[in-house]
Amino acid sequence: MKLAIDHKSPIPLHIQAEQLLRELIKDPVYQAGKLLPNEVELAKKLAISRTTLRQAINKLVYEELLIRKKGFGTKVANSRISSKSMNWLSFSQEMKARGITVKNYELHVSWVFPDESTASFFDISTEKKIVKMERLRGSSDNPFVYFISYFHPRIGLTGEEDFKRPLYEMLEDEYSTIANLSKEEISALEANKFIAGKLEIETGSPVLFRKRFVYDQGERPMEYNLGYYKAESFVYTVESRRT
Amino acid sequence: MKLAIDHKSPIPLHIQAEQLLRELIKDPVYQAGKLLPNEVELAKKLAISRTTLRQAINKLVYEELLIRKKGFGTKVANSRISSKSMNWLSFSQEMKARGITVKNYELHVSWVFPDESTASFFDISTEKKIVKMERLRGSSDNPFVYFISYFHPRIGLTGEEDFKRPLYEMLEDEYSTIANLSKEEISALEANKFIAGKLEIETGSPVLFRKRFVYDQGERPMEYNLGYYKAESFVYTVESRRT
DNA sequence: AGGTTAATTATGTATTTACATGGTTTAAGC
DNA sequence: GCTTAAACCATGTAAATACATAATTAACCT
Repeated sequence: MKLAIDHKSPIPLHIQAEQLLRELIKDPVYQAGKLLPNEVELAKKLAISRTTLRQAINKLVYEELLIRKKGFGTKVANSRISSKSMNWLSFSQEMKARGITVKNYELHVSWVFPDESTASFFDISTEKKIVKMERLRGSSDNPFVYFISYFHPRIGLTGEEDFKRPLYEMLEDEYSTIANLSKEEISALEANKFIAGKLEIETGSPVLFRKRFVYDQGERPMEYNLGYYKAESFVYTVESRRT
Repeated sequence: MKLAIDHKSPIPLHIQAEQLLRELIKDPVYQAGKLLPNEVELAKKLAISRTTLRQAINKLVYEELLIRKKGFGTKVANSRISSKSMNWLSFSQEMKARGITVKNYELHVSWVFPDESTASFFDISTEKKIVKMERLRGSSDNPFVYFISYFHPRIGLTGEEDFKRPLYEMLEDEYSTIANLSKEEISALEANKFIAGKLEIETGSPVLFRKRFVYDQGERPMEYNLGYYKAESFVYTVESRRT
């Protein structure tokens, strides 16, 4: 494990420090409650200023991964939220875990101009085409979800990739792009004509709509995913624990 | 509204600045998308350093109340009602944090026989009555959620409690029952006639449905909560990180 | 011995300073 | 008139510094 900071890297020092801390605190001794090295010392060891180090620690404190106590020290927060694991399974793995065989009803890849919200998330112009993937998936007899994915041009997708492979595996293998953080928004919607057609339901019927903002190792946006789930066939579960 | 910072106050300047900003951004012109004064200028106006001001702004950016854009400026994010930390904040606290005043449209407490699924979760008989609470809540002009809560008899509720207080606070203070773990299931539903009537929408319109299984300190079931959210007015957000 | 005080430790607060970087706007050049 | 470059603007990054404060520990005095 690399426990040093690269001052020549274009990645900001506080981001590097943050990532380093995320690794560091996985160490059993810290998980067990041992205090982290104090800020002044740690900053010296990493060859960054205390200000910069604090910036990194602040993030983890905000996420409630670390707890600071004045005059005492900083340690890993004992119990943190779960929910997690399920979100990092790919769709096929997720379905497999539920005992459902996945069927791909449609798979379509194209180059399109991003709409406003997509361009804004990716922080790119709406004038430049990006790769869009559309997918209708479900169980053997029931197409219950329609996915639309947009990928950041930084990744370098050509549109000719093998999208039948598990997506994140492919992105990691072929493009060294690793999904690291995902922010999701779940809401209920009326199916429009297009979605209703795909999911074989009435226009206006409820669908569970999931927006997914996926970020890579460097916290940079990499994928924008929209999922329309047929109402009766999908339940989103979250488990959270008081900290 | 006080738009100045008291340097003699024992309250840290960055906290004062944060509070001040929270007020400031409620101003319609900022809600409408006007850029905030730039950091250097605003810091000067408040007579604090830019670093301190940034500390305050950072918090709001973290909460996604503000958006910063390099070389451009800082503005209010078009905030939807979301449920990021909803998990462990009460509804009213969460809404307050979003600057929305909570209105209780209906509040009804009764003793009822539990149905099959409730009894099964609580591991009790369907022959014994338990406390049921129904609540229609929302913003000042929009009732957007209907809650139904069942409470485990172990807690010892009489039904005469002050349910206008934040729920979990009341349970903790009066009954030493602390919510510790929550398992949630989110799905989309068609509003039935009853729910549609409460939420003032058409029967058959989509609602976001959230089941919540709440456990106490000893991992024992304590509350079973059903929430029906008006589709357009609620987004459930989940943030997860690869581990 | 026990309680009070002081020293130590590590985080908390705050400022000043400097330069980098990504957008936007303006001006120059052809 | 269009493209390109320069200037400008506001946020982003980083460091050095200084002192305040809460928690712990050690020293002290009765």
